[in-house]
Amino acid sequence: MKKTVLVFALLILALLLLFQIGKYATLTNNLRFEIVIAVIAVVFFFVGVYINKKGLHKNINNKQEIDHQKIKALEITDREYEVLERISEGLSNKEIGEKLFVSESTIKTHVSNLLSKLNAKRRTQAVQIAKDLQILE
Amino acid sequence: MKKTVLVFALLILALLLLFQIGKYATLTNNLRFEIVIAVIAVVFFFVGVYINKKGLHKNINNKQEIDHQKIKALEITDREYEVLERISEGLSNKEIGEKLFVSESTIKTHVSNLLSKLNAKRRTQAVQIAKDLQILE
DNA sequence: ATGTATTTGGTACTTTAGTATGAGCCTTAA
DNA sequence: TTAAGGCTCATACTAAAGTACCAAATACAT
Repeated sequence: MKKTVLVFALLILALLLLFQIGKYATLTNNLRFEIVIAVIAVVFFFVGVYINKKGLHKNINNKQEIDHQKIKALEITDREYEVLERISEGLSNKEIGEKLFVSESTIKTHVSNLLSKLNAKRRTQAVQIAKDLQILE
Repeated sequence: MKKTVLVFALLILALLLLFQIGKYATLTNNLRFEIVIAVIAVVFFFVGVYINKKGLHKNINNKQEIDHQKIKALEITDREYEVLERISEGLSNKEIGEKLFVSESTIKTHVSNLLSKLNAKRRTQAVQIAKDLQILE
């Protein structure tokens, strides 16, 4: 919010400055009228592009960022989260074990703990819940 | 592409028109210089906003729209797709059967066919592949 | 140094998931 | 009216997934 105010204050100052420069330049015939108009147009065109992009990016980022605090709040450990990511990639317990260099039994333990922490009955449901909670993309 | 060319052509025409109007108005003292500048600025500000929004919307939509043609290309039937959606919601075969008012056996058949059509070994992998192919959100 | 949490792993078991095969019913196009 | 595709369902089986319980090694803080 403070940023927005600052940006608009600077814009108004820039506008006034361009007014005076343009007026003086044309009156003294140092600059052609068309060029002043063109500069104004280009500048404000890019100002519009810039402001619009900023506003949209906030919405996009909010939908993609993962909530690390919520992971901690659910008491999901680092290792369990790693397993969760692999599950969402469609790997089996055995495959996850191979990727993380541990036994399938270990993965089963992690999965079982994950399911109870996420209140899920199945790994597919765990992925769905995790995405709803913005824990996974 | 044709649209883009048309828009830019109109923009150039508008720019030239504004040039002449502004020049004539100021020379004949019918309009103050500041007002011309302000109009130009406002117009091009919104032009920038508009063009930027159009461009971004295409990218956003491409990431969210599901590719119905690809579904047909993979020979996935309507019923199979319904089952796929339920799988991605985290339901079991039994629960899917209850929701669609058919037996668990039927769902198993659909799932088995789905997996082979998607080249997946597990339902979790099927969901992942489907999302990559923009078949699921 | 003792307690706590994490990670690891095993056994034994139950429950889902998934495959293979066959078959009946319905709709639609040739 | 056949043929084909889609939906349904069953049986019998194998393969994963998931639960419950136990136990040991590590790390880290008080």
